Amino acid sequence: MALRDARTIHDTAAERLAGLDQRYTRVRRALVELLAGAEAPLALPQLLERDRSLAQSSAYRNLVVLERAGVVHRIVTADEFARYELAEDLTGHHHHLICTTCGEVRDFTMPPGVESQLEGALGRVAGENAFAADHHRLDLIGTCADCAAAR
Amino acid sequence: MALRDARTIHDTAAERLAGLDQRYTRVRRALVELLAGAEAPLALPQLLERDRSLAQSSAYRNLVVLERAGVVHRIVTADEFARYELAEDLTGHHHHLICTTCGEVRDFTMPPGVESQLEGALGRVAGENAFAADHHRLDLIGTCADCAAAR
DNA sequence: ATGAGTGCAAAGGCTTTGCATTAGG
DNA sequence: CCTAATGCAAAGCCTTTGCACTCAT
Repeated sequence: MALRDARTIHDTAAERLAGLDQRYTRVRRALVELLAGAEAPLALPQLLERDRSLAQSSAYRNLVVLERAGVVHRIVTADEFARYELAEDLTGHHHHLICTTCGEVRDFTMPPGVESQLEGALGRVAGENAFAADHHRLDLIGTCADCAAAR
Repeated sequence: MALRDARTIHDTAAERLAGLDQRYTRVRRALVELLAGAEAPLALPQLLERDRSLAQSSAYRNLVVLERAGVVHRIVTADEFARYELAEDLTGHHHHLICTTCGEVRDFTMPPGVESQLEGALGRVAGENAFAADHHRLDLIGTCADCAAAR
């Protein structure tokens, strides 16, 4: 997750929540803590498993709040569960390797040159289509090493 | 959807289904017909609306079959419904503009130079991670012109 | 005290499945 | 004929919501 200083992340989270008149509560802190410590985006069952004190509904509810505050980003794959990670401005821009067999998601980054050329091209595409782009999403879909070995 | 000759698409669909010992039935043909004629990936309600003779369960069931046969591709967005389009080898490689407000999906293509450089970089990333890449997915997430105008 | 936050349980909503009927080869 | 496919209705499953309780300000 390329985590930055933990204090900074919590401070930032608290600030952004405050901007929406939301508190930085125990559950919210726990979620941010888990996501900051994770090596990949986590699905809800994984979150509940890693912190047994979390209630399912509260986790979902607070992930929505954290997403609205721009602290957490929600990833939808073809997998059954949505996955959550810290927002890109907290972790750095990256992309995902998505395994269609086990559903796991892993981060990767592109060489800066390719990335910037990509951004340029996407900017042009957005302009041509009068599309107000918020961000782009680039994923590699396939089979991870573990799943390939397992069959 | 950059559709090719309609006859070719149906023939190809029939062939691929035959390879899995599946028939090319009325419902399956109707689904392929709709997707080939659509200007964008369609969600299930849109399919049912465009062909009132389709039963919901049969549509879902056959989309699964068509996807397994490599005729149809399923797209998952943050939107409530999954969307379906013809497989890329039938329509050509392309990407998606995804509107987070209305959920609509629109196709776009990248300049060949950028696309090929991208492929090269992704190939290298896959190699480094021992990841067997099946395909990549590049989407632009934001607000479409209609939704931007509407607010 | 008083409104936000929490957690349990129940409801929602997209998708899948059971089963009896129909049709294609 | 006989198996695959269809369609209705019901069930599944992830996620959201209702509501009473708790906690922080």
